Amino acid sequence: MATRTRRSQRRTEALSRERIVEAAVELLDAAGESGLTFRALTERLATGPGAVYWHVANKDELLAAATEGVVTTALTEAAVPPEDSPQEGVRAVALGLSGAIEEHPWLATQLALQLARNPWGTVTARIFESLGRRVRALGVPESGWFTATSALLHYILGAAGQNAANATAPGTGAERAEFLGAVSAAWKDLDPDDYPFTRAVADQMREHDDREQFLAGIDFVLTGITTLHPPGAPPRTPPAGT
Amino acid sequence: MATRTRRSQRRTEALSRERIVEAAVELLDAAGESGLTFRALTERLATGPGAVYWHVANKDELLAAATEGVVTTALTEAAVPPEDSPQEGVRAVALGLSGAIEEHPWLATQLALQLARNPWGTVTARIFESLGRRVRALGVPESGWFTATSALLHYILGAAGQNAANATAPGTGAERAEFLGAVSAAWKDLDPDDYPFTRAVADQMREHDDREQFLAGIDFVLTGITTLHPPGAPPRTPPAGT
DNA sequence: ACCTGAACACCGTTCAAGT
DNA sequence: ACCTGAACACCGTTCAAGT
Repeated sequence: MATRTRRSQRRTEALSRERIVEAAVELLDAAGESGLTFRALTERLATGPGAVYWHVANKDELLAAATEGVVTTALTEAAVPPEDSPQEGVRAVALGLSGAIEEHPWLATQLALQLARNPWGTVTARIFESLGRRVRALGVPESGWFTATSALLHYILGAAGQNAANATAPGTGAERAEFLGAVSAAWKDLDPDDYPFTRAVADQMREHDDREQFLAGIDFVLTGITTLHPPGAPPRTPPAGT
Repeated sequence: MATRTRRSQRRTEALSRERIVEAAVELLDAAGESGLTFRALTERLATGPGAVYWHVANKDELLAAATEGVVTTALTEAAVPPEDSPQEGVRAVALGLSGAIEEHPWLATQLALQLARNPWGTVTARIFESLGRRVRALGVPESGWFTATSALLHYILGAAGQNAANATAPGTGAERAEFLGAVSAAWKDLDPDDYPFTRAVADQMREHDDREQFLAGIDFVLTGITTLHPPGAPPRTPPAGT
């Protein structure tokens, strides 16, 4: 669609880092991680590999740039709606990222890779900042800012990573129900001695709603934060062990 | 070390799926993800690629098997020490996984990939079961089991993913301090308009302890769970928005 | 049933050469 | 300064052939 148009004016606009990253995102969206190769990329840009390497150090840097671009867009859009509370702001950030992963299924894997490879890089910093402002607005005392924001970040990235697979198989509600039914059935077939708990919640898994589940987890973390770091007070001791 | 011994008896013990997975883990431990190639693997096993493909479908399956093996070991070991409380049990599971990632730095990335690719596969089920038993012991009413356990799972995997990089650069305390100092300095250099919060917590990030931070997050989730799902009661409404 | 190993298609990256 | 494109080293995977 837009491809045809863009291709016809190919050599009129000069190659640039942004053009390259843009094309990389398009390839990733269209065919997943395996769709992004230097051959596909150079064909789409009507150039040679050397030209790409002039603007980008290597494939890892290209993937990092694509990830950051998509995340930045998602966070900017998430910031638009007026928030009634810091809690809603946190949920908006989380759902914004979730939505971005739904649009770009490759994003979940890349976020995880970036996180593991470069734990405090620019991608992380962007999300961290968005969450941190809401944590501050929550009235958490300054001493708890870093800890509380990190916990939210970790939960959101972990949950988003798992829910990514839903995007890969977008499917109608029926397909989704079929998938959940299959997993639920598989759980019920697990060894009763090894997996008593998992078997017991097989029905709950079949009936669960990803978005509801995602938000419930955020509420656990938010509740924990406001309980253990009440506004204006020093942090309390964690829940007693024994 | 053990390699020499094993190599000399190479053709006496027959090739098997377990031997292959074991060798894969050794290669991953020794040289990271890029160290596991079919060429390195077949050389170590003194065989050809066809032999490996007879036991294993492809590289993805091999990586999944390596991941599951290491996770299973970690969870089995984590279950050994007697627990004074369900809370301590959850912490033991989390620290067990953390420890496994420290020993096998490639594990964090692979866990993230497995999670995104096959969200309810056997690896996830193993961790889910370990956490779920403690959630049940916590007295959470049955209706909240799935939600509460999932939230713990997501937090732990997200946090473990980020802390993986520390293992890659194991380093002494001095190297670690240098790294944190560099990140902290980079945060202070961020644009004051775009990153006010991140700049404000740059010092906290430099002084933070990964393990403490990790456990603090678990306490947030546990506190949220026991607050919103008090024993014997139906779930309460989430924290008010406005 | 299990293993061998040459061959294949494809990948990221380099670099001498052009403009 | 920016781009070209042939060439390189390496990868996962296949498959006809052996035992």
